[in-house]
Amino acid sequence: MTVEQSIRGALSQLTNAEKKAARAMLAEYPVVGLSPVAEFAKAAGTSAPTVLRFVARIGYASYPAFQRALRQEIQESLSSPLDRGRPAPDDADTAPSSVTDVFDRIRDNLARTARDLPGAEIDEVCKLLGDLKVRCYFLGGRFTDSIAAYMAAHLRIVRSGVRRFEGQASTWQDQILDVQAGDIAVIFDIRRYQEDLLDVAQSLGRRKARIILVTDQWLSPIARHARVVLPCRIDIGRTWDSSAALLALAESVINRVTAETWDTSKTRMENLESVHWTGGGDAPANGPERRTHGRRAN
Amino acid sequence: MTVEQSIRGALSQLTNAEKKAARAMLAEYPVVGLSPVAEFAKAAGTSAPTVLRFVARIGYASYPAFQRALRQEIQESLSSPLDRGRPAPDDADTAPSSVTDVFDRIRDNLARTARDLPGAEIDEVCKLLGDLKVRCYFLGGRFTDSIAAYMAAHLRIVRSGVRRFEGQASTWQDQILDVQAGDIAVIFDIRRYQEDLLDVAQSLGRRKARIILVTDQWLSPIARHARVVLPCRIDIGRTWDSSAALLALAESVINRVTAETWDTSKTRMENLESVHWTGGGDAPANGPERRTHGRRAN
DNA sequence: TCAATGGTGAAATCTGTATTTCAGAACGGA
DNA sequence: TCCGTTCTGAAATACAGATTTCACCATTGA
Repeated sequence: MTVEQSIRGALSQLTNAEKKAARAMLAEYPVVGLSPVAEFAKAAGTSAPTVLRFVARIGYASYPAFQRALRQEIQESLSSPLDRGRPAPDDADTAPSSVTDVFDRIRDNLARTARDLPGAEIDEVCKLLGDLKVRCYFLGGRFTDSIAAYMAAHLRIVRSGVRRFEGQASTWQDQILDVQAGDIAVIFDIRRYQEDLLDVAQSLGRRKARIILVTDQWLSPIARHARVVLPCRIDIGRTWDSSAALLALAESVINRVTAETWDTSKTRMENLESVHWTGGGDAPANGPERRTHGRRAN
Repeated sequence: MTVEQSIRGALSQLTNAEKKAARAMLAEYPVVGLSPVAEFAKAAGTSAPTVLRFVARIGYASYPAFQRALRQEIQESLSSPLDRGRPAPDDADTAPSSVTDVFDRIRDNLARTARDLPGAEIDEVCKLLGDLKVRCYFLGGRFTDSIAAYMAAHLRIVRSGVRRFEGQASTWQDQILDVQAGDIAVIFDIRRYQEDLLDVAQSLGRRKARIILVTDQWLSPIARHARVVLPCRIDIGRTWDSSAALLALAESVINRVTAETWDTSKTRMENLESVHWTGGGDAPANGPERRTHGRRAN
């Protein structure tokens, strides 16, 4: 039951002055309702008490309660204007188009994520991760931990001091003991946010670690402990959310940090070459073109 | 100049706590701004004074003035039909070109990958993974193993018999002993192709396992042992390749398999619910909407 | 024409909110 | 590690808003 529906439903039993209020509300829906009572009354050409009686009549306990309902309604309907006008998440998605549709939605998420990413935050992240003197820890939730692992696997080659919180969540608290003030923690957390991750973040905060949070557009509760927050789009209208935007963000940062620390990372990568890539396969015949920097195996 | 623009414009010059306010505002635009200061502060994880300083910083004389601007904006956006499309991301404070450029290239990769993906192959993959009677093993290279882990983590919730080749490559050969004829192996391998992966694939082939290979456009040598080959675009013209297309493909398959096996996976997911998601965090207030299927933590 | 009933808004009240102040914390530079 | 600067939020304050009261007005029916 939307507020508008309650109004229309009650319209006939309202007194004259109350109808004025109702009409004003419907005319400039919903903005007048978000204004102070006095303003509402003025817009409706009536008095504040009448507006309050009107609000009570359509079923709200108080004017603030009425406004709260309106705000909630707005949030649902218009908050994310770009999200509107998309195809419903339909049921029968076994159609052959289902794969391309997911790809399209992911591409859309990437575009929005890139658009909304604050440049300064990215700069900060790259600066932090480019500081080779501090250690950086990587960690993620049930699914996003894979993204954390992916990012760590790359950065480990570029710089030293890259570590992961591994194993069961119960052992994380022990691993925190190694963390020193000023260390960096990169945490991935999207809905539904995991409580154990929040616990770790709090502990890290107490130890003065600087937290970089990669989360979704609704922000994990960890945000309040984070130095930098990077929100990504994850909704693709399916059972499972998409972490593609998180991965793309990670890859952007990886490449930028690599480029910015090229002087040191270059030699580091050359040294690791012989150690870790025991596999002999060379680049495919038509593989790398116009490549200036080094290149690693998958 | 919309309020949102003022916020993005000023974002970089805000103090830490003020940024929290800005983020909260952008996350749940514009509703938090219409709430009382205390509520706003709570949502942002900061204090009322900080919110007021934030509002002053982005150029409003008082909190009521700020709210008035928001209301006006809502009014305008609602009255103009549907053309709520926010203006171009404009120069100022959006991500620097290097990040947006990587995002653009990744989007391009996704588009090409989707275009070139043979539909029949995808159908085959979903059919294979939807067969609950056989076990499926997941495995990837140095970097792509994270993608394998990501896919396995999801499918493990949807169906039984999901396993991973874990630990050092040297122990993989032991783990192969468990594999039975007809089992499925999903292998991720992109350049530079790892020899140890090829070895495993050969062993798996000898044991009559059916291999699904996710690789790059130049095809890993594993392709000749694979029942299904899914090529993805990975080049983004940087030091490191992008696995985003692989992830997107994985997510497409995950969602489709989930939908196709919904009858059985539904109850399975419900049973696992209480077991694995000990964390108490619920979905965010405006998170899931019009979602019919279940939903899992990140 | 006159009560009786219900509707209405001006003014008083009172609740809750915005704003200011200030002490302590965090941070960055020497 | 220290010191000066900036940032931050708890508490105090000032203010604006919602709510209530009540006298007056309009309408209706006798």
